[in-house]
Amino acid sequence: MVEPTSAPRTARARAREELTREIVDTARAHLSSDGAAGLSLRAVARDLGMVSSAVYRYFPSRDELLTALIIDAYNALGEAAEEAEAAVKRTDLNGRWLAISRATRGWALERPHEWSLIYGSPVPGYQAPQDTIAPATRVTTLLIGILIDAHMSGQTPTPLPVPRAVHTSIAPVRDDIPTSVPDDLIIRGLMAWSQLLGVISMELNGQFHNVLTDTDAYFDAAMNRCSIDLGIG
Amino acid sequence: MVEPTSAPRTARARAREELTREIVDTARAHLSSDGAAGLSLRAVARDLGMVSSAVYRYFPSRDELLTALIIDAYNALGEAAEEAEAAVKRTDLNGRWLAISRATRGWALERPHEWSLIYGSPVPGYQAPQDTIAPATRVTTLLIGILIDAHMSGQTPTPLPVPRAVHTSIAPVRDDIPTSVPDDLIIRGLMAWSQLLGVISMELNGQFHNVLTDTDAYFDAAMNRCSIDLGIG
DNA sequence: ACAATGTCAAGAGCACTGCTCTCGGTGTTG
DNA sequence: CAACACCGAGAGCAGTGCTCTTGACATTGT
Repeated sequence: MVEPTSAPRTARARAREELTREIVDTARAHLSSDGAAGLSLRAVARDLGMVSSAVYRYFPSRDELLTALIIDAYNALGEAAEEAEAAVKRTDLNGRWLAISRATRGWALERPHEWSLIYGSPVPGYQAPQDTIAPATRVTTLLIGILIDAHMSGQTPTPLPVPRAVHTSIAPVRDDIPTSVPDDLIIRGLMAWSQLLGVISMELNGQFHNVLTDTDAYFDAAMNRCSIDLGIG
Repeated sequence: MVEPTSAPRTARARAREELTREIVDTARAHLSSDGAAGLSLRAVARDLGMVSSAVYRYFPSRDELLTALIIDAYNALGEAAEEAEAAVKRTDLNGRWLAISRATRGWALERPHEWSLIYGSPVPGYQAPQDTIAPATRVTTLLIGILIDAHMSGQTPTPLPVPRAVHTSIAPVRDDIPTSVPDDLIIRGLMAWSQLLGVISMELNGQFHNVLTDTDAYFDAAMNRCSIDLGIG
């Protein structure tokens, strides 16, 4: 028997899917304007013309809704970064790094609350479920790609010594990187990544107030220095 | 007539001061265990055996209480960093940087919620008042001191070029630094600072999960590389 | 020394939240 | 066509920040 449940399925299932999407969409709208703490299930329900208890048919708790938004955010950021990188020649390692970092910052500045949701302080009492780890790695996967290509092209910097404890500490990332890539380059990549996250978070949190007047210029300069440190400048 | 209001003042004023301190203390306890979002004025009042409305005699709103906690946190962190640096010989620039960064990280790991309050995503709808900016600069002042001493000692790295836009952008910090210190060194200092904040925030937010097994070792390695970049390694 | 003034804790109440449960209607399916 | 699963609505619980009023107390000016 051929399964007839492939395309539209039952009308109810279709309605359910659609309503689920609508809930997530209006929730994201509320999130964008009021932040995660201000996200109210009741307000979302009100916007959709339904009663609050009805929403619980679709998301068993507020945290589940947040999880959906987190996955969405990771994917949106990942897509933005992937698109930006795709527009650059693959041999232009510096350009790829700049494209990714600029796209990441741009996305963060456009959607500060969604950024906070994924890279900011964790929501109290919220524990990220397994579903989030896959989309969360989309941007870092791009960076690892640059690292590998940099190593392949042979233009890597002269490695600094890496302590034994650090060598064993980075074992988890080693699984996704050829063993020929030296520890030193991985450390540099990690530091570039934390530099990127740090600068963006500082800018969003107002840490550059009374420090920098032109955060755009500083960001580019900082990212360029990361490129130099990676040997792709 | 000699003013008798110098030492204990009136009994009422004394009681008020004491109660204010008690409120802040129990609020900090709640903050440590439940985070900023879970800080409930009513719960604090309950712990103190008073009714919620009474607390409003001392703090006109929940945000005012948060502000008091923020100032406290900045001061506590600043004091921890200052103490750690004071234990190192002033000529040991690398040691001073390591002491400050380790103390900062240690403080953050001990009080993650207080760290989030000052360096994490801003509390929605909360605007930091002027009272917070002075205590907020205590740690960065130490770093600027290292930068200046590094320049004085003449062991600064060969400067990379600094774009004109970045030169004008860092004008605010220039006011606290002798003009002889090159722009390049200031940029390096800013990047070290954002590296420190970035690594700590990533660790607290679980961003190193499935990436690093020994965050202690990585932290030291990263901070050492910052030292090298600053020319004090 | 006493009355006027200011401060205080307490309580009730408003509007809001997340979440649970029950009820009656409806789509889906054996 | 009947049994079943699902769904929206509503009431209700416990909690929140915050406001207002009330009555008691301390402080102060005369």
